[in-house]
Amino acid sequence: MNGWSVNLCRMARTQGSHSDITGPRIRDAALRLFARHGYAAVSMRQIAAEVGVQAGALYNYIPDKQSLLFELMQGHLAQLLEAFAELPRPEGALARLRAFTGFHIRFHLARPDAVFIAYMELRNLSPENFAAIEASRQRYEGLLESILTDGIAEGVLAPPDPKLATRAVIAMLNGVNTWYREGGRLTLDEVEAIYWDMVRKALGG
Amino acid sequence: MNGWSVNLCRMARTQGSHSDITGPRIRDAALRLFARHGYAAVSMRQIAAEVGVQAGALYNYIPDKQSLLFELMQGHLAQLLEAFAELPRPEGALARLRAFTGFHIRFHLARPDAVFIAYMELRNLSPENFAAIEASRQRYEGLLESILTDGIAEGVLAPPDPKLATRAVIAMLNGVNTWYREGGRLTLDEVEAIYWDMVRKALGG
DNA sequence: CTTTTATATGAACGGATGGTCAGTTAATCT
DNA sequence: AGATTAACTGACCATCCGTTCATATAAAAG
Repeated sequence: MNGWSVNLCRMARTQGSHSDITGPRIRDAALRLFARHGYAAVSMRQIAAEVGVQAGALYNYIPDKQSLLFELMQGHLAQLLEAFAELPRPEGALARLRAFTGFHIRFHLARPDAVFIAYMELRNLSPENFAAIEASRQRYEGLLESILTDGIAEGVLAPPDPKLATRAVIAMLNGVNTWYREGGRLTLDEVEAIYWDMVRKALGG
Repeated sequence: MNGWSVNLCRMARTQGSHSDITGPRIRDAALRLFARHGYAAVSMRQIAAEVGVQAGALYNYIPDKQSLLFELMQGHLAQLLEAFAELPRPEGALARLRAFTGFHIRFHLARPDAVFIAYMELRNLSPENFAAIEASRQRYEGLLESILTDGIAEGVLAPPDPKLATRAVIAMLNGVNTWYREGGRLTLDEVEAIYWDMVRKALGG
């Protein structure tokens, strides 16, 4: 039940409802519900109810459930790549690695639902959709890997294996999302510093 | 369709089928299907078909779908803790950390489906079941944490924060499961050596 | 051979599913 | 004011869901 529509009587177009509002609200609701219960476990009717609308109305905004999932994941990865691209690029691989570490932690912590979905619902994507998502993921991984190879060339990093180190760092940083809660033992700055310390040491900086 | 039952005519008890055989086969099929498609997306009829039996027959072996999931996760974690307990306990925290690293990688790589389920289907557990699983997971985490605190006491390890280091190491090692394939670029021994190198350096050993 | 028991079938239960669509209304345009 | 369009409803479709149960049969026990 949203603040605009107080439909006590039957009506088709609810007062003040617009495409610009309902569309994003559908994505928001789906994101939250998919993250909480899983794509397969969430029905279109649940999403519709969250938005305050009947199930049929969803299909004015999305072709089907699968596309909804894909767009959420695609949008998340696009934001991730864009946000990183807009980051200032420090001089020196070590500084860039530090920037990557901090960026990754903060960006992902700010979007726990999207991150969760992007990692857990890969198997619910159609093959073509999966390929598109996987390509974005690998592009992001490539960004870190080239920082590491730069660092090797500069002589400031000496990871045992750049490809594995890339995956290891990303897995390690992703882990933060599973336990960090605001107001916990450590501030975000402290967490960032601790992980940067471990990353730097692990890669022999 | 299994090798024992070639039911061309209607029959109730299929030739040679026994509780000892069907029970584990149900768990095997459920494990594989849950890992591949997700708990919510797999129907009891799909599991039954995989076993070569009708859906109703499953309920001779499990009370319901939820219990099936719980037993799979519970069994996996019990095996994990038991296997680690049976491991020889080397002298010195550094040696124990190395043993833990190798054990974790190998144990998890040998059971990708169970690992996947144990991490991805937590949200499909009832609250009581979730609490039980979470307790086991934390017990395992505690094993690594005490290795780290031992290492600090011995002066051979200096992680920036033992609790975070514990989580970071486990997340990092878990990552191996997402990409390692037998016959790939690296042997298991090489992977183990590379990760051990990164873990040791990250924790300041 | 007869009885018992374990194991399976297959139909049925109420309800939920993703998706479609004709009809209805509110806002907008002319 | 009248026509058009965007937004939504509510009924509906075929299908699937987890689970139950009366029934049937094969194996084991006596």
